[in-house]
Amino acid sequence: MERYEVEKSLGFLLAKTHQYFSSFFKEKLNKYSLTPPQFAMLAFLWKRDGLSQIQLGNCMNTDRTTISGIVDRLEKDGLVTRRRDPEDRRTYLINLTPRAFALQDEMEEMATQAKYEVTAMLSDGEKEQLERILRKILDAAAATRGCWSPSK
Amino acid sequence: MERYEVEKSLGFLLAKTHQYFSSFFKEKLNKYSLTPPQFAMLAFLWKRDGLSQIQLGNCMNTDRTTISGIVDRLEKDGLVTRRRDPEDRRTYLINLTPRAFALQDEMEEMATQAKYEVTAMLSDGEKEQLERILRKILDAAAATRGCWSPSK
DNA sequence: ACCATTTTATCATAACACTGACAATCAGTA
DNA sequence: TACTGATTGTCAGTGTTATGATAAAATGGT
Repeated sequence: MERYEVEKSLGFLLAKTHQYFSSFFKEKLNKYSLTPPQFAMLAFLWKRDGLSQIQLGNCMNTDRTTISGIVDRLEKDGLVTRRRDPEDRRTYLINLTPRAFALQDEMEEMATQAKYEVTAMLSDGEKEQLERILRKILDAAAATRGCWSPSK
Repeated sequence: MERYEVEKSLGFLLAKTHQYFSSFFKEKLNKYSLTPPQFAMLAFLWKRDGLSQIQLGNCMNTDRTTISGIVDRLEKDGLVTRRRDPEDRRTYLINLTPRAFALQDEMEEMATQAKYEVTAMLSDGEKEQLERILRKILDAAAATRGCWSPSK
């Protein structure tokens, strides 16, 4: 039986690869004064504007309280607005501002570029494999644990 | 040209897979009142006891200030001790307590088990591919950016 | 021996992610 | 109608991660 080696364990590799990608992407986002999660929220809103915080949480697999904070910061930066849903006074609908819409093309291009740079050492097959396998883990997680996301 | 889709982007997949693995592992660690990074630090010390905080930071690819906090909490829990290096009075040497040594076998077994559960839907080949590709990204990062870790 | 630089660690601040608790609202039922 | 229960959002607190600033100790050159 082999001895346990943290630095080869999947959990550690995932944490560190995420950390690396994230810090790399963060540098690219510096000129916009945005963070990766803030970018992700914008990206989901580019696809569909006017989501509620709960819906954003479902898209992003992120806790309500975390979403709340990200919306706060984007709102402060003038990229989104909170507006009461006339049909349900509990919920806020999150809308992009014109400034946020204007950033879409440039930032999506930048995100695509970042991925190519980080995965430059991989073959096309490896890139495809990696994304397929990660997707497979997440899909299985969603299937076995319902919405596996935190706080259910 | 295809439209950009965040939920299929590598950065998002890495973030969410890490988040899922981490929350899964965290549940298993609950009975020990430990977090995944705290476990990782113990795991590195099981391999080599008496590292300095800087050395731990290099092993774990983690910022000095972050290491400081993790050591604080492990120290409070009575799992490690800080001891001044007689050869260099600036540095602390971090040593495991008997209680921490006693946990090794049980926790390494638990960590191995957690990985099998999270990757149950993958073939052996896919598991091996995944780890190999992640390792490849990290090794290239270390090579091109020196020690890519934060704060250099 | 002195001075500048580097190294090690800490503090303050910020973002993100969670839990648990709470208030307000909605929806279904007695 | 009133009561119960679920949903939506916030707040307080904890932990992990980073930056930037500071202090203490070591190192290297003159």
